[in-house]
Amino acid sequence: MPDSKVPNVAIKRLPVYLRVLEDLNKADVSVVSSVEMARRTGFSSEQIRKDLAYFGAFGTRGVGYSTDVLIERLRRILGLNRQVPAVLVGAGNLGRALARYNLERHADVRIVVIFDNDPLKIGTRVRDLDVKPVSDLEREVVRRKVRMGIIAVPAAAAQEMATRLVKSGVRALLNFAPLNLRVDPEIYVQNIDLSIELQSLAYYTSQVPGDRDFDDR
Amino acid sequence: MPDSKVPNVAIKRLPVYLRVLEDLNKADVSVVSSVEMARRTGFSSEQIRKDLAYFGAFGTRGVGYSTDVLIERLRRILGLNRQVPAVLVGAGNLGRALARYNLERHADVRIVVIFDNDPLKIGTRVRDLDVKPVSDLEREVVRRKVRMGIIAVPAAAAQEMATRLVKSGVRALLNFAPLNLRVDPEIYVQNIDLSIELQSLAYYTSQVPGDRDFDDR
DNA sequence: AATTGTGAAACACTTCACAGCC
DNA sequence: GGCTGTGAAGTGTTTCACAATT
Repeated sequence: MPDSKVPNVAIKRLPVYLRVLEDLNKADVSVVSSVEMARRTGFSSEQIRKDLAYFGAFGTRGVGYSTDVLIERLRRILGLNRQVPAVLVGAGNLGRALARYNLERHADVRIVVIFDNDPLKIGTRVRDLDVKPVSDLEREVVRRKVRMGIIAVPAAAAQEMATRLVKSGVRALLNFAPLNLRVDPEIYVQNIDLSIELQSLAYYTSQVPGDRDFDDR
Repeated sequence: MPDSKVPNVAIKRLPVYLRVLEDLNKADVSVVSSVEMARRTGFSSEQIRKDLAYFGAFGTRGVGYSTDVLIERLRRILGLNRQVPAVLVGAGNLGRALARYNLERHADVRIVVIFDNDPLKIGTRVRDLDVKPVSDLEREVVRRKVRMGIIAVPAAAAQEMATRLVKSGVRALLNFAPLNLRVDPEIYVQNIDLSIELQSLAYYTSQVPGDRDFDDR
């Protein structure tokens, strides 16, 4: 279960701010206003100011925010000031794509081991990462002090993997399997379910410009 | 831009209900209560009843919901009563994984063409789908009356692809590229940004059980 | 003059609680 | 007696509007 008074949705916006700030920084922009950040992120400037203000007063009135300072603060708030290790369970199509994607960017959150239970996959590599047997899960998670797990296994195996990850010390899960994981409420679970995304998108494609309501027909 | 008075978040829950109902139906359960659906989805029973009630009175007081009836209704509400075609732009690691995943399940939303601009990828196949050149995008989208697009190209190419999809008649986008797409506000855009998910997850792994607040230190 | 930081107001969404119906 | 459907209350989140600051 998350935190005190910072809206959960605000936390999800912080990495967006961080990305924009890093782009600005690369372009040698050293100060930015909330209005300019709003233009680049699509969020309102008030929302951006409020989100940042939950954590302190990082800006200068009449001036704006120092990109350097704000990057530093956001990194610290998100826990990205040190590199964050994560484990990936599942080396199928999706798992391998996720691993490659993550390793391509010199990411602050980094997958450090991949597990699978398919003997054909164990011992293979994705980029320079070994695919290890699931039986090594507990040992590796504990040894590497991993607190983040990514689940990309079929639904039938996902609950067991979640339980084992949590038992080994993982505190946050990114779950791609299409089911409702049951874990201690203190554990943060973010689900990404591609079928659900596509199916809910279908609703919006069927809504015609001149909106007719759905009641019971 | 979505609809009138149905909360946007409610639409995202409908496919979850649909999945649970289909599981029940396969197990020959013909009637289900909102409490049982709550148990299986993790949403509250009141929320489920309210979500369904936005669209009509589908249940029977004292009894529950007929799984058959509710499946039929949800399919119709979501626009899944006919098969929904989608196009995928980007045949990289992620794009191919998405396509395979989608094609594996006999999905109601189905990717019907893949586009890429890499000559090495054009002409290859993912399962039984051709990868076509992006220059064919407009023609194919119009010809097949596609209203849903999935963007899995690098950020630098994503805006152009979005603009071209929308110009060709696409009304909803699932965007995996890490940027804020600018499209007509009538178009529904769902972003899935893996880096952002991982970075916001990091926040929760750094929150220790005995919660200390972040203020300005 | 410009821009932040923030209470107050508005809006959105969820939960409560119970009447209505089977 | 059990379960839906729904106004009303409660909670969460966003927007407004402006004082404070440079």
